[in-house]
Amino acid sequence: MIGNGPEPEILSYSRPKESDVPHNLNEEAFLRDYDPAVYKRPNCTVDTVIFKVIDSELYVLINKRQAYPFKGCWALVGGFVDLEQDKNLEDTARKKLLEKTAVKTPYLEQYATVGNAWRDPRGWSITTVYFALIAADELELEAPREAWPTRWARIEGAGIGENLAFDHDALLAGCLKRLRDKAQYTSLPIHLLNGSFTLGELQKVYEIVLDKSLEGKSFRRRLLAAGILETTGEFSYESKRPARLYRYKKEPGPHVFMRNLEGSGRGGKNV
Amino acid sequence: MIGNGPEPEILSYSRPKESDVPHNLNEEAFLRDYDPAVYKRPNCTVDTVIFKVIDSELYVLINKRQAYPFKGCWALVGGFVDLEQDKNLEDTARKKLLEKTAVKTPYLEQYATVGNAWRDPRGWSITTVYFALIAADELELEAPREAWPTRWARIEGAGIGENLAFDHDALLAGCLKRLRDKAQYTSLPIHLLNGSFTLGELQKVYEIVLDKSLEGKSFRRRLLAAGILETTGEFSYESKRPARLYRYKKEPGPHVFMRNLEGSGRGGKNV
DNA sequence: TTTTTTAATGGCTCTAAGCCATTTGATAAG
DNA sequence: CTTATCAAATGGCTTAGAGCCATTAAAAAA
Repeated sequence: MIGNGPEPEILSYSRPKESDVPHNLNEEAFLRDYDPAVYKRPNCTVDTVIFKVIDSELYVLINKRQAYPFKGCWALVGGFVDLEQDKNLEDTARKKLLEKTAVKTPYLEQYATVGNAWRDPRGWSITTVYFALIAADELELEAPREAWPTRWARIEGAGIGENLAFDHDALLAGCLKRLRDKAQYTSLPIHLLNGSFTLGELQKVYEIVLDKSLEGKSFRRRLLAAGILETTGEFSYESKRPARLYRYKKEPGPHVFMRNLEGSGRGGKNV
Repeated sequence: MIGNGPEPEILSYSRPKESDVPHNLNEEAFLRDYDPAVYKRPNCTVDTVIFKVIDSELYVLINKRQAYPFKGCWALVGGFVDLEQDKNLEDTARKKLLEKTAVKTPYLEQYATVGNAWRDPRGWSITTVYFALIAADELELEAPREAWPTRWARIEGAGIGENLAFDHDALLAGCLKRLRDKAQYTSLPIHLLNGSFTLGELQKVYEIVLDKSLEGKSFRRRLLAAGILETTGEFSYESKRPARLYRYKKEPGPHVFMRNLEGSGRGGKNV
């Protein structure tokens, strides 16, 4: 489903039989004469909120704008949709993400699209916002490929402690809320880990995202019952008692639990 | 939150102090000389899947295309974003919806945005898809305001029994899935009713959307415990025993229940 | 050997869903 | 007038899964 995990966009569509469509024979001629300049079109961009856990805290990747408008301001990772290079919107998101992080296979989900006349001083513009989860131990960018700076900004509350270019503060806040909402009832945060991990480590990641501590017994029961993990047979000896290591069984999308975590502000409330 | 109910888009953003932004003083000059024609831009449209319950079945509004491409084919309600008239994307959706249905205040939610090089034969195009819920007893369009036909198509399974223009089949299927998913854990389907209604009527609407029968006791308990309904004091005498009438307490967004309806194919599965 | 620390389990309560029989209040049929 | 019928509404159970908290387990540190 669109907007709920990485997956190919719709690749084909079908048309009714020609005989059912009046004047369809003229469509070819119409397209030959089609002038793309007749309507004014908005600027179209893609912005991605890239989340990562570093030292038990949640971070977002931002970079300094090197061009007008908002030159010199910090902004989300993103850019214009390139009609020549990009086949679809997700291509744009992945391209920019790869440029900044060298991560090829993040969890990538479409969050929403904001389009209006005032968000960009250049005029009517549309941005489709994605968010990505990348694993803590993912390879960092070896050397900065670009001259302008990129950095991880720590999440505090509903955002980072500073203003971003355009409406990016609000876009970030929205993605953060979506991530936290989904952590209440899906296995989404698992994508912030890679390879094998202990249940303790996974619980810690949930706690970092949700910014509250969870009850260990419930957490283990919930995740083991979901059947989305498998033991590697190995153990982690990082802490006192050795802990069993698990890996994520690759699934087409996040697991959805039957119940929300309680006392969370989700149940009984409005979205 | 964007994409989860009708609400205003972000209205303002803030910038860092000018002193913190290098060369910011030149931004005005940059904007004065800005040439919007330097980048190629995609076509931008908004399509809306309008749902309504008629005679105990779920329907979508479609209309026949009067222009190329796909002239004469049935398609979702939608059209180009008009940079002069529309202040934002939701404006476009509401304008088109009002044109076709005369309904001013539907439940309107952004579903997703699809943008790629192949969905429109005219080339790279982006469509932002909304879905709307309108009440069964909502005023129908008095007289057809337009020459080309519009009709309600019955939902069967994952769509209607015929092909639509462009990728509209897939867009419809996606919205339908979203609606059904949300019916499992939110009060969303309540927007398919208006004014006062009995719990039996509300349950029927859920059953139509979910295409399965629900257990009466659980349904009543769930909805009454949610605290989103209030009694009108009136009774409905439509069936044998009089039934208490309720109205929906207007809330900022749909109520989210702590648990999903069971045996639904949602719990324990992937989105 | 004892203490400390984290992993993992046992066993309870509690909430809300499923299930199904029963009661209630009206109309329809005899 | 009495009885049958039917949907509305309730009672009272079982069940799944979350919260809570004490206990046991396995290792390192003291």
